[in-house]
Amino acid sequence: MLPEPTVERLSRYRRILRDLHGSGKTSVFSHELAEMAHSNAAQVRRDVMLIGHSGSPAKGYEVTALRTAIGDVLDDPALSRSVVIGLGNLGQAVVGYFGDHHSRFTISAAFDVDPLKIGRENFGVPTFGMEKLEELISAQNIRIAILAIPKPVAQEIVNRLCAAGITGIVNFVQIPLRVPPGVFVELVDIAATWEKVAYFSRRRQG
Amino acid sequence: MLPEPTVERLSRYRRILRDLHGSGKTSVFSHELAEMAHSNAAQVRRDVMLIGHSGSPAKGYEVTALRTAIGDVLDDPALSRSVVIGLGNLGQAVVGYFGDHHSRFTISAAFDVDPLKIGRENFGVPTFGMEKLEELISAQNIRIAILAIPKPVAQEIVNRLCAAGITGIVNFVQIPLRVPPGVFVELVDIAATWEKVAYFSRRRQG
DNA sequence: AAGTGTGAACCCCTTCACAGCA
DNA sequence: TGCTGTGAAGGGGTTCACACTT
Repeated sequence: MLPEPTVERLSRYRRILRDLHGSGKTSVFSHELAEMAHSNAAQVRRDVMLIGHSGSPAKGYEVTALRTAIGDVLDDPALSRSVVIGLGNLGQAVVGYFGDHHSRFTISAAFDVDPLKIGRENFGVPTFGMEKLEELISAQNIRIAILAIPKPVAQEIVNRLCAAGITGIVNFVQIPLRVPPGVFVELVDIAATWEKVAYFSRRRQG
Repeated sequence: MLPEPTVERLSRYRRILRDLHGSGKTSVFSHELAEMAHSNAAQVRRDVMLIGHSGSPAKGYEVTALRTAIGDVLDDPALSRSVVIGLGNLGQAVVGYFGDHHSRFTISAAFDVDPLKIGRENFGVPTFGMEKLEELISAQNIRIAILAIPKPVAQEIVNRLCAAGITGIVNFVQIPLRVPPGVFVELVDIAATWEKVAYFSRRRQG
């Protein structure tokens, strides 16, 4: 199992490799990739090593081959679909984001309590009422959920998600969620990020 | 200077302390706070120690006092205002988010190129055209920017922001930004987060 | 008996540094 | 000469463990 930071960097490398491929570059050196990813050459080589790929001193890494190698490690078709819970500003932003970019990821459905939203499509994503949650998740074998709902109802919904077979949650709700073992939760905390930026930008000033 | 993870956790602790205060609890033990923050008691005690605060074996930490202590470390009035660049889905979500919650943070203004958006208010935040960027930032002494614009124009805007005096950027754009030394950038990468959740939720399955 | 404060140990990720290779 | 692959060193955050306190 790869370290978390490595998985994050691999994701970034891949995006850069995609752009490089688009611009016709066929190979990259570790120090080039490092510069573009705000990392360093040794780190890039180590990360590549960890996924069992290798390059050559003459050419560095082949863009296409490295992309494939990263994909082999990160991608799993069974985990490429997800549901978005909550179509407030944030939920809509996420749907819009992954609706626009036609990426590797698909949002199969969105859920909300607002009758005005239910039954409609947002960026091509159908919206259902909360009562359809379990049905759709199990029918489409969804394993990833993106949570963008108000605090008070979050834990209850999480319980239902986990019971329905969700194994990974991207959590935009600023509260500690209780999940059964085996479910991976990643918190995206914009307020905390803001505070961090404020703290360190102040310090940098000296 | 505190470690990054500590700053993030302090931010979370504080939010929990606010809720505790609201529910009338006047003191907490490290293990209680730890459980609520998905951390552990030793970590909480270490974090508290790092900000020079202390509790007592009998009562643990006083809720109000700890909140104040965290505030003393994290808060800086000069950094409580920010601008949002780009009012697409994500930018609107951020504005809506910090418009709704009347938090410690204020969004002084938003900027966009869309004439339909300029001159209006979103959640009480006035929107300007890009040409007003420098003027408003220096007039209000803004130091934090939240970047939610399309990739192709990101670097150019970042250059202008830094020149105008911005020292911290919350970056929702999935590209490596080049900034002068002294400017702190935190990348919020939803696609990478998704990939991380997918990777580790798969692994957890065993 | 139970919790805090904290030196020290631990662990894991990062970085160094250099042999090997084109 | 310049880059990769990687053992080894390094560094920094986390956890342990226990003296101290109430």
